[in-house]
Amino acid sequence: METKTTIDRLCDHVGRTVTLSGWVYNTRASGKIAFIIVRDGTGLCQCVLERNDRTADFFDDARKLPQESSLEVTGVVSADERAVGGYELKATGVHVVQATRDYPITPKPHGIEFLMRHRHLWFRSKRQWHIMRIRATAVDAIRRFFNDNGYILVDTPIFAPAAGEEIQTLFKVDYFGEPVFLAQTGQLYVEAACMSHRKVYCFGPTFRAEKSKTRRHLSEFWMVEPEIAYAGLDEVIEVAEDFVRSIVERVLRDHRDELIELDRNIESLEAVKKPFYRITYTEAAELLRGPKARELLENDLVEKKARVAELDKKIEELDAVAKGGGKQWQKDKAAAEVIVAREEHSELEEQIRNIPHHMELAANFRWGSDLGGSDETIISRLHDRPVFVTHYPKYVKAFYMREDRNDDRVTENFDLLAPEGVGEIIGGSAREEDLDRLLARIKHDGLPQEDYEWYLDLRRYGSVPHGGFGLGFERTVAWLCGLKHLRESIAYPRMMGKFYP
RNA sequence: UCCCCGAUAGCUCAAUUGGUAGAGCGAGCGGCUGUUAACCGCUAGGUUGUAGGUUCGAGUCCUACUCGGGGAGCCA
Repeated sequence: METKTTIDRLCDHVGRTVTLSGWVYNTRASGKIAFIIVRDGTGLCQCVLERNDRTADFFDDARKLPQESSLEVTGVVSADERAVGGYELKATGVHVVQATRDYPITPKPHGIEFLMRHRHLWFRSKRQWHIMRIRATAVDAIRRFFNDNGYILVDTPIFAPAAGEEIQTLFKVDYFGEPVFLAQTGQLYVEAACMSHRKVYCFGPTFRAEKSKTRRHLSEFWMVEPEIAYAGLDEVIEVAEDFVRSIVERVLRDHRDELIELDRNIESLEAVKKPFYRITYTEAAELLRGPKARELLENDLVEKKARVAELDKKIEELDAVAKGGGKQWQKDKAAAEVIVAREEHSELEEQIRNIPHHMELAANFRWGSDLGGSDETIISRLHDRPVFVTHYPKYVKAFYMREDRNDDRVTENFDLLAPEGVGEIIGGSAREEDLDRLLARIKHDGLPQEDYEWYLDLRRYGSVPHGGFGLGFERTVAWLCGLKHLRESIAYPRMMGKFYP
């Protein structure tokens, strides 16, 4: 009696006959034996076909099945160390659902433009499959953290009448003839909701029309934003700390194998323990101007130049192999390695060009300006755990942040910088609860007060201290997975000028 | 908005620096009973991003444009 099952459950069926349904991931055929690696959404399994009387009716067709053909395979499960995943299926029957032709993504290297154009197929590949699973777990960890700690989910609107952050980066949409904007944040709306439920959060997509074409930017990204009534800055920071730690712990617990497959350095994730570092903006400014930052960048320059020299040599050697008289597969492999080495090479050269500029920016950092991307990278790299940077100058931050009552030049806010140079993943603050101060700030920033009347009502009717933060979800996934680029952290990335597929 | 790099077969890349456009993968056919990006042989596959220019001759040099990649600024 055959049983339908999935690859992740094969361990329960050793010695029995089962049927798997999936897609051809790769094949290797010999004259009388064929190996079909089947992918079924839960894992990979090697199916072994031997040519004999009982397999004669499907063997010839099955052994030639192209990549990504869909099929059902029936066979006997056995444990085998040689097979991917540790189990294999000795096939006794193959039913082809669809024989595919010309699947574009091959097991060989592809360029990023091509892969992005085939994103709908690309995420069938192993690496993308691992990332998406980690992302799904991170979503669950986020919801669980808040749901288990007394927070109420409040979904905030995507059509928003006014700016939450920067007016220049809003997507404008025609809403029955009226201009509205796609939400950049749910923050103002969760502030209102926390006065009803005390502890709330929202988690959904946000939109920013930033003209940025870098690895750290998406024009559509997900953000999770908790908001807590009667909470001060320290309390909010502690929530952020527990929250981030809970996500990291969960991913480490459930996805150690995937992280290893992704070449993620596990130790640096394991080091994400309480307490995270806390420094003020003013201390950060001193750090940037100080000898440690300078030393870090100078060492960087030396190390990167040394690495470039190393790569020059390596490329030359590999090139000689690739063009030499060796075996074809050796030449192939060398040629592929040359491509990788050249990519690293040109990336390093760009970085080397930028280092002097970054040094200058850091050394000449003036109190009162916002931390730039390179500044954040320096600060995060000078620490081995995430760093909270608090108390920024108030006029570089949003109007709703609470003025520090002990120092009116700064706000009670914080950014969380993830380690390993990833940079900012959280921005948060205590919110200004005083109506007059908030009005003064809206006026100072030249914002249209009439758009914010509903928000000002929160300061008119039972205003209390409160605060919260927003975590950029894709940046967090990229950090967890060790991705260089945000585009791999979301199924269908939306970037400046790019919205296909 | 600015700076750097790139565009050659379906894909990833070569082309001795201005002299007959090649290889691997993928596809098709054949061979091989334990393969791990399998391997071996054969076949098909090209208006070298677009438009001009220089030249006896341009994939290669020049100009403009288009598209892509990376970065700066700005940001989560």
